[in-house]
Formats: sequence, structure tokens, C-alpha cells
Amino acid sequence: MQMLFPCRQTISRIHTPSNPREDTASKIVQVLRKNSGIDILKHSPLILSTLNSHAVQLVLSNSRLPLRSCLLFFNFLRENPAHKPDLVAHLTLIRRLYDERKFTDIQFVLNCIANDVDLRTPVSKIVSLVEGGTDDSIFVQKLCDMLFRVYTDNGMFEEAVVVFDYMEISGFKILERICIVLLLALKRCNRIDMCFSFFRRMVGANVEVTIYSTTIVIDGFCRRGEVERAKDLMEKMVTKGIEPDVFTYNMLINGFYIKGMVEEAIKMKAIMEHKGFEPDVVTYSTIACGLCKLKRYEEAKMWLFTMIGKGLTHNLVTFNILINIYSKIGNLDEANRLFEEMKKGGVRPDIVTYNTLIDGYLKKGNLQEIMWLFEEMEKGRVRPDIVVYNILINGYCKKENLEEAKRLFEKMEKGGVRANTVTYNILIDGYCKKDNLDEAKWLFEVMEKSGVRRNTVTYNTLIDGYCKKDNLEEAKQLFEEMEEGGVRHDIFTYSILIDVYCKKNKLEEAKLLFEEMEESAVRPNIVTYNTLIDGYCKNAKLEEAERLFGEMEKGGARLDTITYNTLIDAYCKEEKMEQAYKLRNRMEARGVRVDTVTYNLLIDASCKKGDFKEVERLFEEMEKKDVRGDKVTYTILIDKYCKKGNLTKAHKLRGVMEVMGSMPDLYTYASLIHGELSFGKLDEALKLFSEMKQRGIIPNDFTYTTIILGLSKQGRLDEALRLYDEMIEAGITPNDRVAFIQRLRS
DNA sequence: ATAGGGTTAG
Repeated sequence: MQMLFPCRQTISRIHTPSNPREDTASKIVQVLRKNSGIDILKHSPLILSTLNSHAVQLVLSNSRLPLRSCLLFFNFLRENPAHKPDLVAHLTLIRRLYDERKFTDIQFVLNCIANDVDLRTPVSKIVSLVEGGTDDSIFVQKLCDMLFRVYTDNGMFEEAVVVFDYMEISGFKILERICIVLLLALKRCNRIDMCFSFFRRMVGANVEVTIYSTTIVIDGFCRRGEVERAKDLMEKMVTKGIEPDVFTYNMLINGFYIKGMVEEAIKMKAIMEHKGFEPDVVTYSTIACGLCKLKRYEEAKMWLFTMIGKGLTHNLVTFNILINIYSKIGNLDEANRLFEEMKKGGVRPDIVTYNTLIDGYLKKGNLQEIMWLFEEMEKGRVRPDIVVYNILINGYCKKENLEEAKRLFEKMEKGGVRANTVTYNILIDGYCKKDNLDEAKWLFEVMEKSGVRRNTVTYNTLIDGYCKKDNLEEAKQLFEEMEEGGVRHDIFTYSILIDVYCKKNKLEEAKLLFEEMEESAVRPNIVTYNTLIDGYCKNAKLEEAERLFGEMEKGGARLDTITYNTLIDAYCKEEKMEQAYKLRNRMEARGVRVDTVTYNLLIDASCKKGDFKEVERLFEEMEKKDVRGDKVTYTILIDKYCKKGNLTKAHKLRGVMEVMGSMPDLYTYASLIHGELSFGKLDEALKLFSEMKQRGIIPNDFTYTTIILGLSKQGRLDEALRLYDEMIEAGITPNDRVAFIQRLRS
């Protein structure tokens, strides 16, 4: 303990001034008692030259000198390296300050002691120094309280605990109120273990602990994701007669929220009600938020409506959550209505409100509304923050406009808003999805250099990028790098790798990883299962897939649309249409949303069978069930009509799809071009070909090859050659069917 | 309380 307090000086006792230079002291007192005495003293080198520790002590303890003058003198000495006041001087002043109950000033002086290595002294020594002339134990206790507080405020937690120990040994009464300062400070600094151990010391020292301190520790555990431990602590305290209150319950509910355990959070709310506590706005908001995190927006909405129904009023947070819900489910009209309602009700929207709405409108492609929101923000002096930049940069990335995304990124940094981990993650994902792994990896390196922390999402994004590019080596290396760098693998990391193994027909490897995942206590979720089921399906192991599916169903897992679609696809591919329809009906019966993909699978299968009646029936059914066709739906049909030679119908459908808001993509164009060419309509095909390129759709090798062959068949060799070069330029490797071009060249 | 990553169909 002594080590904590380097103490170089030898201290004489305070209250026995045996100073041979009482002269100096009384001279100084005389000067200081005058008006502006301190200024006179500053210009009296003769007096100052005789000043020493004892003289200072005499001056400060002289009751004829007003306290104000003492403080001026003390500060003058502090600013003067030659006359730096020693520990005794500090303590003398403290004693005087205490007599006049100037506690703020005492804290200031104690602060000086704590922050000066030369003065720092063990609490026992300080006490022995002041106790020499006083048996005022209330003063000593008060001094300890304040010293404890000063150490805490300065982040000197170990020193604070030493004071606590001293107080315990001395048999002082330690108030919970004092200890809470340290508990809160430790929690704020994320020193949760120390927070808990100090709490235990409090209990051990018979401090009258209440639910207040207990809740601080519980909150600390919860925030660190240790909600179970928090719950255990609560239960243990209940046996000691300390009952949780609304705050405690809310903290525990928040703990479950952090871990994504909404069901547990809801259970906890029931318990608190059972114990006679009314859930408040925080309780309901936390549960609603937890449901939002799980994308269960309808339930989240219900909870908030229940809250309002109970007469609890909306605040900024609940408005923001509700606006977020409507934004996420795409009902921007309702989100905007709430936005107006909150303003009318006198709740000022904040940066979160604006960001939420901007994100919602961006995903709807409504740029006009976004402009208005930005104008309103400026008027309300709400400054754009990193989150809204990330939203916009992400918008550009998802539209594959990486140039604009990067431009905004640079503009943002020039404007003084620093990119964070999320910003980089967004851009890295953008470049990965654009197949520009070099740029993605470069940004990954830039993060390191600019001191932006790389987290699990960063690694997952890049690993997925490499997996999708078939670069398993790089992916695996990053996976290992995570371990070394202390970045945790999570369910995404495993799912990404399990997927790539499934897709590469390495089912054994996938299963091995699945087991490894369970060992590292990462629980598989619906995505992991869907990935594996698809892996089995596509590797001719339908029975295995069915087995896993049944296991999930029995285990009470929430099977989702993708789970069903994956199996329906497998049945369609094996032409087991009866089974496919049976599953479709089952998903409906279980309340699982039948979506566009489900219909696309059935429509495609019916097309392949040539059962157009069924195709039409399915189309009608989609309309009735309000399932919108997408570009894949239309492309399936367009392809079918092209193959049948009904080009008029195919083009008509292409028109319909654009009216319905689905843009034709690579596959659509490929079908149409192939259709035109098989009827010798080369110019029509060329027109489509340049149209798709104009729209920024990069043709694949199949499209290039088909067009090049079409051109060469009609003797238009120059054009064929030009396209061939264009294809090479685009980085597409030519296949055997156009190898003749090389010979043609030479 | 707002932003980022993994699974299905042509």
C-alpha cells in the first residue's frame, strides 16, 4: 500500500510550531492583513527569502488572519516553485477551512495533494498528522470521506479503496452515499469487475447497502452482456432482504434486450408486475426496441400501443422508436404523420428522429423528402452527424455507386466528421459486392493506420467478400487473424464459412465448422440452419435436409420463409410437385409468409413443365394474396415466351415489369437477346445489348458470346472483333465457343 | 432511440 504514495519529505507535526522564525510569520501576517496585502508581499523579496515550512504553517494557522487571506497566500505559494507549500501547509489550511465549513475549498486542497506526486501520502499518515492536535473524530471522518471522493474523481480508484479500508479499520461509519460515487465511477470506466468486488467489500464492511448500489452493479453486468450474473446477484440480494425496484427491473430487462433475449425481458416485466410494480415508459420502450432488433416490428408496435393505452405518455424516445418501426416496414406516411404529431405535441425531434426518417425515405428512393428534412434540420440547428453520413454512404453503396460513396466519405472527413468503424464497414461491403476486393482490402488496411477499430462486422464483411470471390485462402487467413487480434467470431462468421463450404460441395467441412461453432458457444440460428439445409439440398442429400427441417420444427425453432422456400426449391428441382405444394400449404397454415420467391419457384417449375394454365392460376393467386411479382417473376415468364418464340408477348411483359417498378436485369436482357438471336433478329439483339450497357448492366460471358457468334455468322466480323476486345477489357474470360476469334485475328 | 455483415428463386 505504501508504494502507492511516494512520500519523499519528512513531515514534522503540525501543531507544535517551534519555529525560531516567528518573526517572518508575524511580518507576513501583518502585511497580509492590509488591503491588497498579497500584492505587497509578492514584491517583498526580503520577507520571502526567510520563508520556510514552519513560517508558512504559522501564517496559515494564525487566527488573526482572515481565511480569505490564507487562501490568497496559499495560492500565491502554489504558483511559486520556490515556495511550494508542503503537506503540512495543506493540512493546516484544511483544518482552518473545516472550522469554517468550507467543504468545496477543502476538496480543492485535497485535490492538490492527490495530484502531486511529492505530496501524495497514505491516508493513515495524513490522519496521524491532523490528529496530532485534535481528537475531533468527526473531522477525521469527514476528511476521509472527502479524500475518498477526491481520489475517485481523479480516477485513482485503488487509492480510494485504501481510504475505504482505513475507514473500516478505524471503525468509522461508512455511508452508502459515499461509496456510490466510486461504484458509479467504476461502472462508467467499464471496470465492472472492480465495481463488483468493491460492492462485496461494502457488504463485508457492513455498509448499509440498499437497492441503489445493487442496481449500479446489476447495470454494470447487464451492459457487459452478463445478464444472468446480474440476475443471480439480484436473487442473492433478495435473500438479504433487499428488494428490487422499478429501476432494477428495467436494468435487468435492458440486460436481456442487449443479449437479444426478448422473451426473457417480457418474462421479467411480468414478474415486476406480479410484485406490484407498474412498468413504465422505459420498460415498454426497451421491450419494443428488443423486438425491433429482431425485426419483429408488428409486436413492437403492439407493445407501444399497449403502453399508450395504459395512459403512459409518449416521449422523444418512444416517438423515435415508433417512427423507426414505420420507417422499417416502409410505411413512411405513418412515420411522417407521427413526426408531425410529435412536433405539434411539443416534443422536439432530435438527430435520431431525422436520421431515422432519412434512412426510411432513402430506402424508398424519396430524395425530395430527404432534402426537406435536411433543410428542416438546418433551421432547427440540428447538425448532421456520422450516423446520417453513414446512412447516405450506405445508400450509394447499395446502389453500387461507389464513386459517389467515396466522394461523400471524403467530403465528410474534410468537414471534420471522422469516419468510424461502421463507415468503413459500409464501404468495404460496397467494394466487396462490386467485386473490387483490392479496394476493400486497402480500406481494411487504412482502418489500421487511421486508428479506427476493426470489429467482427469488419472481418465478416471482408471474409464474405473473399468467399464469394472463391478466395478461400484469404478468407481462412482472416478468420485466424480475428482470433489473434481478439476479435470474436460470431454467428455471421460461421454462417459465411459454412455457406461457402456448402456451395463448394464440401459438406464435411461445413459440418465440422458447425460443430466447432457449437463448441465455441455460438448458438446456430435460423440462417445457419437454412444454409445447411440448402447445402444438403444442393448436394443431393434431400433426406438429410428433411431430417434437419423436422428437427427444427420439433425443436420449436421459428422456421421462416427461406427455410420453406429452400425445400420447396429442392422438391421442384426433383419434380416432386405434390410435395412442393404440400409444403406451400403448410407454411400458410403455420402463418409463415408466402413470398415472391415461393411463387417464383412454383411458376418456374410450371413453366418448365409447360403447364401454362397453372402459371396463370399462380399469377392470379399472387394478386389475390397481395404478393407482388418482382424482376425474377417477370424474367421467368419472359424467358419462357422467348423460348416459345412469342417475342411480342415477351416484350410486352418487359414493359409491364417496368411499369410495376421492377427494372430488367442481366438475366432479363440475356433472355431477350437470346430470343431475338434465335430468330435471326441481330439488330434487335444489338439494340438490347447497348441498352443494357447504357443502364450500367455489365453483360456476362454468355451474353457476349451469343452476340459475337451472331455477328460472325452474318459476316460482321469487325464488329465481332470489337466486342471481343471489349469483353477482354471487362475482364471476362472468353469461352471455347469464341476461340475462333483469336485465329481470325492472326 | 438512428447507421454496417451471413441464408432461398430466374
